[in-house]
Amino acid sequence: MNIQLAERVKCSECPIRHRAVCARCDDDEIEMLDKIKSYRSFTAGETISWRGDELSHVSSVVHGIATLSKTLDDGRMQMVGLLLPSDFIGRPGRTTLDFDVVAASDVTLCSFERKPFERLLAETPHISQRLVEMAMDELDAARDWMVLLGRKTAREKIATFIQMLVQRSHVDGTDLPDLALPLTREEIASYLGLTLETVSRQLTQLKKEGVIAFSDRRKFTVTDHAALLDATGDDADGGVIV
Amino acid sequence: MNIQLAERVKCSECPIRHRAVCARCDDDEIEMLDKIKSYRSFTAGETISWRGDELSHVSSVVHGIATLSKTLDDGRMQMVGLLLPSDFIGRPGRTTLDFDVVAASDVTLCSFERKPFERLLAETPHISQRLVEMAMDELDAARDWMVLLGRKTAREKIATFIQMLVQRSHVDGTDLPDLALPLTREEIASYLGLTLETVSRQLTQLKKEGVIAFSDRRKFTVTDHAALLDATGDDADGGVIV
DNA sequence: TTCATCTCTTGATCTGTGTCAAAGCGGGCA
DNA sequence: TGCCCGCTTTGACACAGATCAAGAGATGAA
Repeated sequence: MNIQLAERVKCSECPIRHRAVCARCDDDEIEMLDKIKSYRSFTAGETISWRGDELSHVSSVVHGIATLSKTLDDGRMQMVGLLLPSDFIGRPGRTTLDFDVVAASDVTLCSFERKPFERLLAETPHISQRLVEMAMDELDAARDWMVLLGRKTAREKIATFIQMLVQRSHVDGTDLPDLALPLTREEIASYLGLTLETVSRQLTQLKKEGVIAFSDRRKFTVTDHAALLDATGDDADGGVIV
Repeated sequence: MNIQLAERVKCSECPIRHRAVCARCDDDEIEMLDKIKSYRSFTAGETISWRGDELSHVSSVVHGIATLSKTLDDGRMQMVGLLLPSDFIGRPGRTTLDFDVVAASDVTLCSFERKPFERLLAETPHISQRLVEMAMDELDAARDWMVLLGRKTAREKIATFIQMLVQRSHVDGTDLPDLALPLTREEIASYLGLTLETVSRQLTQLKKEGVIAFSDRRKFTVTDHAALLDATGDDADGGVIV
């Protein structure tokens, strides 16, 4: 992965500063963070952290996509979160996670050593507050996802997923004509509580209807935003999942 | 509901102190909390707060059961949380919730006025920290529930739900021979992403198999803990949902 | 280039759970 | 006491999505 870039980036010029932990830090605090910071890279498919591993770092995603997933005894798998650039891994006061973190694409993390980070946290209420806000946002997203998993049809799930991608790319300022579909059909299925065959069929269906168009199996454009929104099953305005 | 009790209770003698916001407060802090505190009662079926309502209070549940639920346009409903005694409603830095809060039974809340509570929070890092921990626990629970909703069979859902009830009652020290099933079949269905008919059939099935026994439609005993655990689909040890 | 491998698509069939319907409680109220 | 109404159970049937299976594209290595 792009090590040169990773090593070049400083927290003070972090591309994801607007959402990351350092969002509201002053220069002194940034300097403190810089001291305990390093960039770590993972290649697609690599496991960043196994369920139950002791965590030495807390991290922000700089680029790439990582997944959080849980597995039942018999191998059934459910993704419980998707980490896009600017998302945070790790939590104050806990040293382990109850799910696997896997790099879905090549990933670069901006990592902070856990112990000094927590000391800094204790002295810097606004970073702490920022983490609470992020946890609350995650909780909201998890609850929206519960509605999706519990009540939505396959078609609605797919539409909601695409809508979420569209929205996230707007936020991150990369509103390209072609959106990258960053996951395999199987990973999407795992996220949506479906099988890969159903995902494939529903994507084909939306393509046939002219709602989306593929330039490549992993790249697509939304050609009918209204129809897509309609297919999500959410209220026209609300139902925004971040 | 039991107003006499509600008015008699003081925070310093709060039955739920071990998990509530005041868990680690010293006497001065308890006194501060007492000043901005009141008890509020709701009768079964009453809506405590509608989605989007401005919140004047943050609260802990003292007794009774409340549900958090979300509704899609066409009326499909998904419960996204269950509040048992000692659970907390409200969040720092936000004045609205994105779901309805409904009293499933008669409910008493220990409520704090939001604004003074937030001022207190700013000055009292350990209460703030306690809230972060609670948010993290909720997030863990939400993620376990995502696995349930996305991957488990109806039978596993029911078994997991009962297992959760058993565990929660242990924690709260009310390990009675008969557990109260605090919700209607419809509410259970809403929590588990099922229909009420399926819930009824699965409960009947577990009864037939001798896993649980009913003394009343709303009261039951687990007669075969091993079989119940086995039916949850979780690992023998892990998979604890709180 | 060709082969091997992985991902995706499409078809045929099966099945768990939803839907629709009717009847059985059981508690509260007149 | 008896009726009513909300909750629950049970049955018959339908269907969305899972499962099983085959083959078509891609991608990358030799």
